[in-house]
Amino acid sequence: MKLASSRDRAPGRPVSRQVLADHVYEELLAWLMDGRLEPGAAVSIDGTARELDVSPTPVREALARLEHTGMVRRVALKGYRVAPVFTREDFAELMEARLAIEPVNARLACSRITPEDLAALREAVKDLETAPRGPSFVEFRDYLEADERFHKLIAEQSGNQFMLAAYSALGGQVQRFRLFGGVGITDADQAIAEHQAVLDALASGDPEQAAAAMADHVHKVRARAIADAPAD
Amino acid sequence: MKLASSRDRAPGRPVSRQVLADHVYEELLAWLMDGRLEPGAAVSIDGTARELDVSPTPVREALARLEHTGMVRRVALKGYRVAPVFTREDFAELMEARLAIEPVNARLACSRITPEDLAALREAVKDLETAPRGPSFVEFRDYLEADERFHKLIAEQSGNQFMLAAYSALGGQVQRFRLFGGVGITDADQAIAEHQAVLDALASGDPEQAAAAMADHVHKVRARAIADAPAD
DNA sequence: AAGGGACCATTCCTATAGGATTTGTCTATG
DNA sequence: CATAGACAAATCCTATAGGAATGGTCCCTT
Repeated sequence: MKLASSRDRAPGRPVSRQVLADHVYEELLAWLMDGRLEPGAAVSIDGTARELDVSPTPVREALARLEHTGMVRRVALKGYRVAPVFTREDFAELMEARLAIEPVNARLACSRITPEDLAALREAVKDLETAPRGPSFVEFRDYLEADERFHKLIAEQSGNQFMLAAYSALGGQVQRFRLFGGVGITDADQAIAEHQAVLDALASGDPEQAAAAMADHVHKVRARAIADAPAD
Repeated sequence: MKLASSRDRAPGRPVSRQVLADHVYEELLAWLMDGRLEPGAAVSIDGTARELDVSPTPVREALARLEHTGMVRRVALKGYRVAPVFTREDFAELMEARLAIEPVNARLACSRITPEDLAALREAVKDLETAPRGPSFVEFRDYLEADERFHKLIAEQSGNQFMLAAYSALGGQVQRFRLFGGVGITDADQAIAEHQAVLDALASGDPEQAAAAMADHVHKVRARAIADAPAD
């Protein structure tokens, strides 16, 4: 694979304003998000550099940023690895954290949400409905993307940069769990109904109702996952 | 300044297991925490490398990690800058986020806290009492360090890696605000009493009481800051 | 056959070099 | 005097080279 370098850019065009490390970061993030990089797999610096046809320097920078998201972990002198699979306890912790953060986001977003924001949320829910739910990940990739988009939009619309930062610290892990938590997409209809309920509460303008709807959604996600999860 | 390189290490001694980028990260973090780097100041990659007597490569890696904490911000092709000073709105947002996260940490920590943890918390409160509170930052630096230590200990003892991650996403900012929020250390006695109340609640073993004590503390910090803050 | 040590390939880590971009200054011109 | 353009210095960004550590393999010894 060949990434566009800042050198071989048409001279007249507006400057890209994005350096190679940014491209590498986004590329690696995509690999992590859509499951191309499985938990526990080694992410070689030199290897990734060869794969992306860049030097190791920007790869190091991208991985250093990714480490802080918890998606990859570094061991000094040994390199980076994709974070290991979720245990049942990890999942419980993640849901607890989501319960602490996401209802607050919904409550904050409720009082400052704009019609454009509501439209974007409606589109996310609609994408959830229309997305395929096949067994292989390429088939429900769009479903996961819409789910993540819905929750992230609410975090952004909280208007609180720190709540967004807190959610982002979880967001990647949430997405990773959706992929490898063993749940699959067996609960799409119920999940869509819950998303719709959150959306309706936000549209109604009642902050506490929005928070309650979000808390209810996370609670039910947890309950379904516990019911579905394979014994370990 | 000269950092110890992995090359000039005594051959017989146990391996350091820490690379230069880690040293640089910790050094820069210390500079940010104790105010040596003021908000808005440029953090030159090459300059920092010369200052620390290392090559720019590990400095780039350290700054890439720091960027994700919100302490520094990067503009492509222009470099890194220390995040700008807090506005009154930033402060309100930060307190809102702390209210969402820290009481939950206290509640979770309460039911799994060990005698050793309690001892460490008592020591932090004791350090708060004995630390000098002079006007210049070198004089109340230890006070701030003990404050941060207290809150971080509770986040760690929540036993929830994601709540800790969420707090850490805030932690640096909390520390930065303490330095540049204009509050100074005018409320040490009251703050110490509140910390003691949190500690007592944790020791009592009542989770809801611990959460309430922490929420009360954050509320009062906010109230005092708003009362003291200079008009902007 | 099992365990230990030497060797080699791979990978990480740091330094260095040079191209590309930005920024500050200085001069010339309207 | 203000403004535009050119030059120079500083800085960022990427690639490359080589030292250092790790992991695996092979061979030897017990």
